[in-house]
Amino acid sequence: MRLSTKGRYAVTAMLDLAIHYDEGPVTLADISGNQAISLSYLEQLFVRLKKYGLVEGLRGPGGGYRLARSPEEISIAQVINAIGEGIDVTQCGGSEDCQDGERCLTHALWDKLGKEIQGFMNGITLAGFLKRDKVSAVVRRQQADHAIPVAEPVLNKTVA
Amino acid sequence: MRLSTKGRYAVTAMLDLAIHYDEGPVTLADISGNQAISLSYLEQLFVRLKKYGLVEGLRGPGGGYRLARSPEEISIAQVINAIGEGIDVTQCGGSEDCQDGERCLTHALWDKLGKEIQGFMNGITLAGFLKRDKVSAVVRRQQADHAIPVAEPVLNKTVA
DNA sequence: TAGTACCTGAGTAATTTAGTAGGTTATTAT
DNA sequence: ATAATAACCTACTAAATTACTCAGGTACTA
Repeated sequence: MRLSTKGRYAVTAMLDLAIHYDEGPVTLADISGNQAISLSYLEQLFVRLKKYGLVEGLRGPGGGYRLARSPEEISIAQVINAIGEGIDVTQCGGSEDCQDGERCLTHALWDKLGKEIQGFMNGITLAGFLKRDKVSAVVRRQQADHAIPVAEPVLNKTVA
Repeated sequence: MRLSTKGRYAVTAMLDLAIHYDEGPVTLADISGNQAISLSYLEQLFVRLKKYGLVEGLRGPGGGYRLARSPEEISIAQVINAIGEGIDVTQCGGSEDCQDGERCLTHALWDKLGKEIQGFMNGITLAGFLKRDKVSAVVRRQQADHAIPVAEPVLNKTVA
């Protein structure tokens, strides 16, 4: 599981396609202009997105890319997954490098967290993301009981 | 918002501290041995964790690090946040680089996703993560209605 | 048949990640 | 006191990833 600006580029571009879903294909040049992403970098990302069956390309004049399925049927997790190839879960796949039980335990736990975040993002579709109702509802529901403030750096006043 | 192996290292190390919470401080050398993370790299991470008030260091023999608060009061989000300094939300902070409304829209949307994932991880404490009940419950609840299978690459059989 | 736009691949600068090396300072136990 | 211990600090480096560029090709449509 990986999440960085690369994922944002992909999701942003996919949202662009989702917005113009009924208006025919969108060229990468357009997206490049709209979202300030380099054209060739977009092409690299779209190779992956196409490989995962999330988009389809139409050649020739008037061509471009469009979503292979409706925005309701594409989740953020799928997009992240498509461009983030590795997923690199535990990197000690089962028995490769695990000596003591301790290490395996924490690896398993982390793996679990990754799956849960993935499950979370799986519940958010492009359509839902644009409508911004479903998502908010889900989050609100889950944060109801255990809410902890986000940490901030402690500025310890050690004035030299 | 960023999520990678670096975050896993930090969370893993923090879980190690959480496990030995009642048994006094744990040395970085121990963690380094247990989790197969280089000592100096751990030190770098713990500088951040300390700065954010998540751990406290005790010097001298018998010293080490321990959680500054109970495992119930430290969330995964706080740990990720502490080591991922940047968060680099929209990178066009408000008005810096936004020409058309389009770009600002998608940036805002992505920002929203980041906050939601953060909210999600905020609901998972170190203690809850070890107990692995709360977390599962939360996830099960949220995935109830809209479940979409994770994407897999379409192996189009173009045999050269 | 010309133009558009996808598609492919190689290469590269910048950044981040992960690790090394070498020290200093505070604390505890002898 | 002194020696051992472990946090703390600084600088450097290798590897990987990210973001981007360049230079072509291929398929499609008008």
